[in-house]
Amino acid sequence: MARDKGPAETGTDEVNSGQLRAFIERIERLNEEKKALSEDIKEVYGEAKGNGFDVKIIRKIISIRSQDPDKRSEEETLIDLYLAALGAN
Amino acid sequence: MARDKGPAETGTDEVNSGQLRAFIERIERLNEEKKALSEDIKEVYGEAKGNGFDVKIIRKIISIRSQDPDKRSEEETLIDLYLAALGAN
Amino acid sequence: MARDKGPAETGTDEVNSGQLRAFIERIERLNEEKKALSEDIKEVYGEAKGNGFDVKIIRKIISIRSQDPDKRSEEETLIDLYLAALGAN
Amino acid sequence: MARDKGPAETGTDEVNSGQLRAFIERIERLNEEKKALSEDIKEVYGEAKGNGFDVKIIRKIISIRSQDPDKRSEEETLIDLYLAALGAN
DNA sequence: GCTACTCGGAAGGCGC
DNA sequence: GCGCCTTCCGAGTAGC
Repeated sequence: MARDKGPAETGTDEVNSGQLRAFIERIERLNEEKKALSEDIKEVYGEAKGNGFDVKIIRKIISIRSQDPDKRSEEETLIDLYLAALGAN
Repeated sequence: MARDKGPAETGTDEVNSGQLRAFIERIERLNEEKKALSEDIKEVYGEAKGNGFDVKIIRKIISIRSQDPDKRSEEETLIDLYLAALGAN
Repeated sequence: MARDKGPAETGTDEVNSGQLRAFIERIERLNEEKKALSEDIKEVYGEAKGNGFDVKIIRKIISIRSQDPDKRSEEETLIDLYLAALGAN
Repeated sequence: MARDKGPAETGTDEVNSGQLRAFIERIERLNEEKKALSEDIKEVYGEAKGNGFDVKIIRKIISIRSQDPDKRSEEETLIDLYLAALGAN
């Protein structure tokens, strides 16, 4: 073997095809699972909507709950500051 | 009850708290699972990198593999489109 | 002319190619102008950033200013209502 | 001045109101121009429709025309990619 | 740290 | 008129 750049080289192939294939398939499988979850989430929103809830508002609630309270209040402060700057001259 | 916006209204509360809470928690749970999958994917990339593979290239390959079917069908669509545009009016 | 489905038919071509081409080119031209404006906007944000402003906050300010005040307060009300429902049991 | 966050601070105001206002108004102006262009485009489609063309098909054609260059270069990229993946490690 | 890319959400247009 | 689908915009993430 003239040169060895690490474990990817087996001495047989330039790239270890089997290993590459395995990595790619694992990732693609995980991606599919993610996609499936996205669809599940969509369904839940649809169900909530069917029960009379406002989907957009639920999204905002979830967004708020996921945010760090400190960061959030910092942002609010800045927004108020900017709005004040716009309103005060 | 003065107004009825549908099943979300129980006659007791303005909004059905328990139901709302349930929907939100289901969604948040699914979101966490998605996040976990994203981390798994990241780990697989890290592992591939540790085995000497080029992460950027793997990303690109996966991206293209996932797009290819669309590309194909788009071309089909284009052909049909022109045929329709020419023949159908 | 055996059949006439409207002005698009000239009696020469099934579709009026010249006209079709003209419409398409007009639209594509307008799209390019839109794209150019998007780039201009991006530049302005960059300039604001270079002058020490928080781009994300400016975006929010613009968003707020563009919204109908009534709709906005309605949304706020609903958010508060939902949050209360979550907090009150 | 207790702290200096850069050019946005003048020593007089927490934020440079005039500058902020200027940036925001520039952006809002550009947004309006974009919106106007969107309306123009909509009008052109309406006109095409009035001349017997199928709007949906025109949209599709424009979409595909705009994607084609990307597709081509993506395919080139793919080839290079595989070559790189195979040859360069 | 900044830039570029990808993903998710929001809005608008189209069909039923 | 409502729901579906597509397109556009903004946010977050990863790479240079």
